[in-house]
Amino acid sequence: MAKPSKENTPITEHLAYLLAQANREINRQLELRLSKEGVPVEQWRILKVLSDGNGHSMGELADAVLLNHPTLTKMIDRMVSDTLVYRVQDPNDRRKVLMFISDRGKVLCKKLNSLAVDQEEHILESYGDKSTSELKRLLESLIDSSN
Amino acid sequence: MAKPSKENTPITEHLAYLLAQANREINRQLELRLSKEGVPVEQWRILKVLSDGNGHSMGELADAVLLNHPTLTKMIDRMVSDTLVYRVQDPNDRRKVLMFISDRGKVLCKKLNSLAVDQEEHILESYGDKSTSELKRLLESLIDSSN
DNA sequence: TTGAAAATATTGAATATTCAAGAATTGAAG
DNA sequence: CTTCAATTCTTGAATATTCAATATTTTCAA
Repeated sequence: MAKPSKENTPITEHLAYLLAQANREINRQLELRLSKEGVPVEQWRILKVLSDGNGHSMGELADAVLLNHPTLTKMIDRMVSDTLVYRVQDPNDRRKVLMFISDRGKVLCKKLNSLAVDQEEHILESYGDKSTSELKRLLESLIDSSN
Repeated sequence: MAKPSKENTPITEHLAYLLAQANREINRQLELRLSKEGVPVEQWRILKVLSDGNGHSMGELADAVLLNHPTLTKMIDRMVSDTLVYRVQDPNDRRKVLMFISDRGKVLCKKLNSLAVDQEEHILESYGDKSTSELKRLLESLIDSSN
């Protein structure tokens, strides 16, 4: 009798794969909506984090928007060119740069938020209220347990 | 009284964000393990899919391993150089290329599988058996409902 | 049968990301 | 104080990904 080994389980049953697949699909849908405003998902995240009006350092921001440090720097360069955000050197620690959202950024962020909400509603409809909140809960707890 | 609008919900409560965050974290952990063999996660996926011994067309494979078509082509080029896989033209439809895993690929795949299983066990320990299977179930159903 | 449209895979140029190194500032130990 | 390590951000080169175009083969309608 063969040892019942986990090594042969199909890839579609691995948690890492299911997460990647679900993320890819949901992200693709969101991307599609946001493309109406010509903005990549990551820029929406940045605007949303900055829309509390406070200054956020690059390091803080990189964590929050799930981007590597150098990637964020270059994306921020573009957003500064588009006058969506601006840099201010942190007076308390001059190694740091504080990012702020501009008025133009705020206007854009509002539009993007409503596109993103559209998507969430669409998911709620096809996937169900209960499943959605349960899934969110489980994801949060997975993230917590991974730190 | 202000309209209770969803537009202001913090990004950390969006399903798309939670999925991205969880995926990033779990993927990072898996990447770390697989790096012991110097293999990116996508190559493990490819080997795993091919390890049924059957030929898989590039299109089929691209879907299965969550890669765009041109990206897959170039990754397969590398894996062919490393003699992990090989191409055969499909005799029944000469537009297609069938991919097969080599013996060397099989040996590597076994090692990678065990590294991946390590990770799943580690998740099971810290996150719990019940949560894990419930999360998998919900992810599968989300993916289903998105098609 | 022929010719146009669809399907499949690859290529090359443009773009984006990453890795490793660098510059500037702060912290802290001696 | 001064110097050396740590922190923060950016840069440049190397690498990887993507988009649009191409080549090949098949399908199917006329």
